[in-house]
Amino acid sequence: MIDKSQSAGKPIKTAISDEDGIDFAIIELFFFAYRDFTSDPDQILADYGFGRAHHRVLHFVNRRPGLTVAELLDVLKITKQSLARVLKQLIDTDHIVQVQGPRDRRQRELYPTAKGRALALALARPQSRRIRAALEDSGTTERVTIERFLEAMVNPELRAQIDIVPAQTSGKNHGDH
Amino acid sequence: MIDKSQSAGKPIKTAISDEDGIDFAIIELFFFAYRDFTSDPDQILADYGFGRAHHRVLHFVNRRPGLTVAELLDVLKITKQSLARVLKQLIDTDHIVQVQGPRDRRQRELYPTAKGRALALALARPQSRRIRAALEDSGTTERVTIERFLEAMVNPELRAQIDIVPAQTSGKNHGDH
DNA sequence: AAATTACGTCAATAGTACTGACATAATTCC
DNA sequence: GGAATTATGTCAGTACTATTGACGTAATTT
Repeated sequence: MIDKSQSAGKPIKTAISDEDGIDFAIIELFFFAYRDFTSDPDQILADYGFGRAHHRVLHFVNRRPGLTVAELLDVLKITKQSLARVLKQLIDTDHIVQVQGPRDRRQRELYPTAKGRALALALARPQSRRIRAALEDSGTTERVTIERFLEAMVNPELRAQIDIVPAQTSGKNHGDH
Repeated sequence: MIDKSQSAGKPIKTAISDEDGIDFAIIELFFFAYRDFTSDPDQILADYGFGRAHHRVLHFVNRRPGLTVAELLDVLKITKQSLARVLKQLIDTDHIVQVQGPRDRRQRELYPTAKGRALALALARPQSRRIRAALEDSGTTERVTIERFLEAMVNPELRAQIDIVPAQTSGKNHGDH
């Protein structure tokens, strides 16, 4: 079964390192961190028969109530067809409602219901707890450092999406805090 | 189509905020950051007909050459069946080779070939570039702050996985393996 | 010799995503 | 007013990653 007979290349026994100045340390940390970060809500979602896609939709509808389907697609960077099933389920289970657009009646504004709001909070709670613990554990008083780093990781053209968010977050919108 | 006729809850029009002290700012940044972070290698992988799963396997085999299938499953936290197809493809395309375990001949040690090493580097390069740019853009001289934060985001029981990594990264491991 | 372990494989299924095509209603353009 | 465009919904077909459960084989341990 272990073929390797003829054409196979020889095994390289040395670990990949910082050749070419590649930052494997943070690459790997990012992977582990995101994996565990998403595992928190995944457990709750399983009880509802929902997946990560439902979470993302629910999150953004709660963050930006009244956004349209097109805007949601743009934020999530997925296709209409991918959103369709997930959104339908959230509407059928009364987590999200559609309201006809006031100016443009073709548009459907998406709003959370009380039920949808509650679920969004329940999902975010363990994640927020993890973040708070991480900020404490890592002894970081400068939360801004992390925020700025993460924001800088996002494609520049897409950073606008982040700023369209309510308030007092990235320190870019001049609201109170 | 916009039903809302009877039982549907009423739309909530206010954005979710920092109710309950929930840290939506970082939650959202983490989502966007990871999304764009993975989009870099995704483009390259598409040329090979590979997906993210292939990337992860390739990454860890390069990081810890000689790890066994069981160890790999443990790091990735997926099932044997999920790994099977992906690993088979990487072996068939001569990116990874299996070597019979020296002590225990049931084990298959996994090693990258020159081809597999090259691909791993090619995939990591844009990610590392993005990280470097983010560190610069965010004006963070203290790279350690970010590293500590990300590590603290990982489940404590699972932090061991990170430390088993080659060297000079987290400064926690004593000697090679 | 029996039990356990490491690995591989098969079958069946699910969740999330994709592309492309088409339909409908509403708005905008000429 | 009629034509083009836009916003949304839906259908068909496909792909990738993942799941659980079962079974087989070879090697090691008890």
